[in-house]
Amino acid sequence: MTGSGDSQAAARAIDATEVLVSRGLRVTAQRITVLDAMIAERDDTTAQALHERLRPAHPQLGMATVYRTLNALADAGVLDRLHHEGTSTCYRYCAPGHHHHLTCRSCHAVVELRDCDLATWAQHVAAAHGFSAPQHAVELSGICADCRARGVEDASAHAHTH
Amino acid sequence: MTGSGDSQAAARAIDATEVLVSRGLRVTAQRITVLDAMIAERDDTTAQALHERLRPAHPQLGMATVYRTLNALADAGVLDRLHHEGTSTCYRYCAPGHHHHLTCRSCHAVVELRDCDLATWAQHVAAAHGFSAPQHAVELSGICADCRARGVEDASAHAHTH
DNA sequence: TTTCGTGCAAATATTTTGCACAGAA
DNA sequence: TTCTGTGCAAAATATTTGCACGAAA
Repeated sequence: MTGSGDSQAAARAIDATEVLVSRGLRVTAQRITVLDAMIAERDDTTAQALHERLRPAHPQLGMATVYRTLNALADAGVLDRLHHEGTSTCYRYCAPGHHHHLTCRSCHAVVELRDCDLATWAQHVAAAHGFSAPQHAVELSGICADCRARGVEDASAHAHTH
Repeated sequence: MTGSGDSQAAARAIDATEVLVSRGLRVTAQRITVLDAMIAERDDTTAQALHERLRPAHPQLGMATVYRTLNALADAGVLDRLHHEGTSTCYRYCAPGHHHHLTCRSCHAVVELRDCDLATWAQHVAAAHGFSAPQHAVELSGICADCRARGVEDASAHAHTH
């Protein structure tokens, strides 16, 4: 599954080369490979997983390159870096601007939530404690409709959430 | 050592032994040492940092024990596990129950926010996308009144927040 | 041509584990 | 006594880096 299965979505998808150029990053075959994969796969992935997945079709893609590319893209703001419980650092392709994510705890499907209406709330709470310049980070998670239909169990129902 | 300045706060602090007993954890000198340190030090710490800090006064406290103790306490819900950018896993002493934190980006002062009123919001957003069993994690940050008075700069004003 | 990216393997960094012994219940 | 916790060092993971070479600008 070199990505050709997603032809419909990929057809009008963001062009990796353009993204690289627009960020002032040098365009290389490896970076296109990695970025394409991240764009096609909205869900978050670790460097290791991505490398394993890409390796068959790109035998000479080194693990170090995957790490370096993901870091470069994250530094450039193209990817999100996520630090989950348990797993190593995950990366996710991410639209620009302020927004939040709703993630399925079972299959890791991601929904981007635009129109965040929490800024006012954050402002209010912060001000109540004498804080200024509030920022807020929110991660919503749940079980998506598909997984629910499949009767998936919720492994982290007991998590201590903040 | 460095923490003795907090004597006032520490004086009427939570009793480590009681906490351990109440969670059904066996009471040992090492666990008391670690938990006491975490209670006294509200800011988050890594296992490594804690070990280094405690080692001088407790020469025979092994690093593995620090890791094991922090994990046991986190599993028991006594500590929070935090996954920051850059650093390894941090731990923080944390009141029980669902709540959020408001952290000063300058001095790392932490305010616990009780009475979280976001559950309804989360429920609503999740349902709108077909998700069930919503959980939400929120980290609020800002510049606290003290730091503001001191004219502190906001180092992370450009952060990409979600 | 100059500069930067890449693969490989070795180096680091971080966290976990096996084992024999000590200490809590 | 019995069972669990602990220290130590080695192991397992995860990520970064040095170096010579190849590719982009």
